[in-house]
Amino acid sequence: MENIEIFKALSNKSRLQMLEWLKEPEINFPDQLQHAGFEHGVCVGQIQAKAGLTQSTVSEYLSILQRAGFIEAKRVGQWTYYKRNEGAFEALSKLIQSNL
Amino acid sequence: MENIEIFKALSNKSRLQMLEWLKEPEINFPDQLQHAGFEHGVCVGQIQAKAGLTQSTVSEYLSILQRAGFIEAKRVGQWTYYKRNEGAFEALSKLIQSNL
DNA sequence: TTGGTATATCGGGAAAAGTCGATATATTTG
DNA sequence: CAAATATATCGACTTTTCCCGATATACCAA
Repeated sequence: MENIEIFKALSNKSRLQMLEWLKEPEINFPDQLQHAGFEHGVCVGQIQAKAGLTQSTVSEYLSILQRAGFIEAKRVGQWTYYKRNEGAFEALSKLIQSNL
Repeated sequence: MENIEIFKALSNKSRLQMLEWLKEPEINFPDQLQHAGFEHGVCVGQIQAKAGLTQSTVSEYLSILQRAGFIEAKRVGQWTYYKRNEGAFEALSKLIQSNL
């Protein structure tokens, strides 16, 4: 089982918070609207500002969440936009019911 | 959110394996039958033998799983029997659907 | 009570994760 | 091309986790 990376990704308060924020981007990242809208997600800088962590830490955390499948990245120009992949949450919920 | 302890508990291969083993005690711990049956669960020694870890490590891991709610302990004489608490898995599955 | 068995707890060394600042890379703009 | 901006990666340090051996505790049996 390599689900371990999934659970590790969820074993951190800041990362859990980012996932929660990304459920409602319009509410949690209002500045993103001026920026580029929400079609592709929210860019790293917005998340960093809200998380109160350094840029490098936020970048790495987003990458951990992405590798675990919870978010998707889309590069547009100099920005990387992240948004939730709801399917991953569904899949995890089912996996816990049937495989754990 | 103090769900973090839950996810940390699941972030270890040996602990995940123990949970899996305890889904089918009769199959995974056949010696337990000679011992005391399966009503109360499986005792630490059986799990240790199968896990290939030291007694202290197994004892601690079981305690971590218990604190996270995934298993229950019952002391009978000099043995402690552990068994799954299926409700915790159900609850986690639902939590992921609605709160994550 | 003495010894034997099962489990829990304690202390520690090694590995992994958390987090930072500095630097590298990519992209846009002048 | 050079400068500016956004993000990613690197190196280091601290904290946490992993896992062990040794010791303590609980219970049982003679």
